[in-house]
Amino acid sequence: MIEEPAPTKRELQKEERRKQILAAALKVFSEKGYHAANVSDVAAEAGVSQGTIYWYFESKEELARAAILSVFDEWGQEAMEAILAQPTARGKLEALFRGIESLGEQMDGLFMLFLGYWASSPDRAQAGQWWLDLLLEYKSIVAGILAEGVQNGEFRTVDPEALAWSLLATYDGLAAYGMLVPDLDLVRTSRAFAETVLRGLEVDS
Amino acid sequence: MIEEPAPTKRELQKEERRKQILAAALKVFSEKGYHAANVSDVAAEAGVSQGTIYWYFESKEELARAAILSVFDEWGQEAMEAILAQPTARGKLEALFRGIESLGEQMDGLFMLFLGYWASSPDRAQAGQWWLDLLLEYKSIVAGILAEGVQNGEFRTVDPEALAWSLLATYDGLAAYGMLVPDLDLVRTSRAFAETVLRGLEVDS
DNA sequence: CTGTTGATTGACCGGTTAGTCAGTCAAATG
DNA sequence: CATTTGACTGACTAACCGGTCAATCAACAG
Repeated sequence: MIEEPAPTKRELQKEERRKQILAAALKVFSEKGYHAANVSDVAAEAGVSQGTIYWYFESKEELARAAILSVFDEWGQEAMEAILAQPTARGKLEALFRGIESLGEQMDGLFMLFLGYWASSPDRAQAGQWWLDLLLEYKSIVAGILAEGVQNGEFRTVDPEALAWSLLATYDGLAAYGMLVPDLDLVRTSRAFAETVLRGLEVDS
Repeated sequence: MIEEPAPTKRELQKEERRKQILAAALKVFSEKGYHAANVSDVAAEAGVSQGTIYWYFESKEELARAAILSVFDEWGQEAMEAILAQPTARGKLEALFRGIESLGEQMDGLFMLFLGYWASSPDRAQAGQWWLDLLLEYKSIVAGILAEGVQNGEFRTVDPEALAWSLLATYDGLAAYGMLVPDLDLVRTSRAFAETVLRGLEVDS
């Protein structure tokens, strides 16, 4: 019989501590941006010393990456379920738009965190690799929905790949604008956009 | 009779030197990103010493701002002429899309330069002010075209402001993707997007 | 030719910060 | 209880980089 881990007090604390630091990193990085925030700030927010950060994470960069991915992991699950629950391609696309809207609301500085992390990285190609993987995954999902709609006659014939990239770009762009433009109503903007795109996808009557 | 400036050798050289530094800044910042590139790099690229940079520009920040604005100044003129030459709202929108496509091709790292500059600025609201002004200007132009189309019956009734923001966001997002995603065909993507949006704007038949 | 001003240089400074490490403490182990 | 191991600390370091400045040179005026 294989021993099950039987998490000790230490192990429980370790996981908790990790989450605690991750949450602090998310908060501090989002507010100040990747570069302006320093590791000491994160440590202070988490209530640990700076050295402790390096017990849990290799570097500032890894810390930021882990923080970003932790959000997407959670969100991706929920969004995917909502999408798959829809029978039609149109419904799926709408579910996706709503999912992104909700992410945008809680996300706020998250996009900024990534931008700072990526934009000023010495080796952008490498720094962006894991983000690119994430992006490609989402792009495939969107392209899949579009292709499905074209195939079953819900949508007119479009280039699913190209349009998928455009749609993702719109929401990434809006996430940035949301932080830059005061009083920009992201939901209203998203709705107007979604309506026009969905109309543009309708087959000629 | 008012004396005309009669530019001396010095004054000519000064202007030329300024442009030289600006071009170097654009190149270096675009390639490395705002933070990873340092002022010495720009000086080396321009073939002057680091101190000289500070004879022409107050700070690294001002240098970056001037570099970005210099591109938009030039591009904005051309794009605006192409737009105004079109009689219909649809034509104007198409001209705008084409204009952005051409900017995207020469722009490349420009967007990245701004992102780095902005994303890690200590005071983002202030740092982004001039960019916001630029953005608001372009948003007004797009919203104006959309409103015109709605008014004269070319387009169905839409929310011009909201849709204008979305369209700008799409292209900003695509500019970022262009640097991140290998082999992403921006023109093809833009065309697919533009077609769908234009269809979505058509009045119900 | 000479004095003045504009332009340029590059060594230098001060502040910042990611990452390290020797030492400490507490939990687990036997 | 004694010992080992894991977690934690915070002062410290090494490197970096934006910006300064005294010295120097080149252009221009009188």
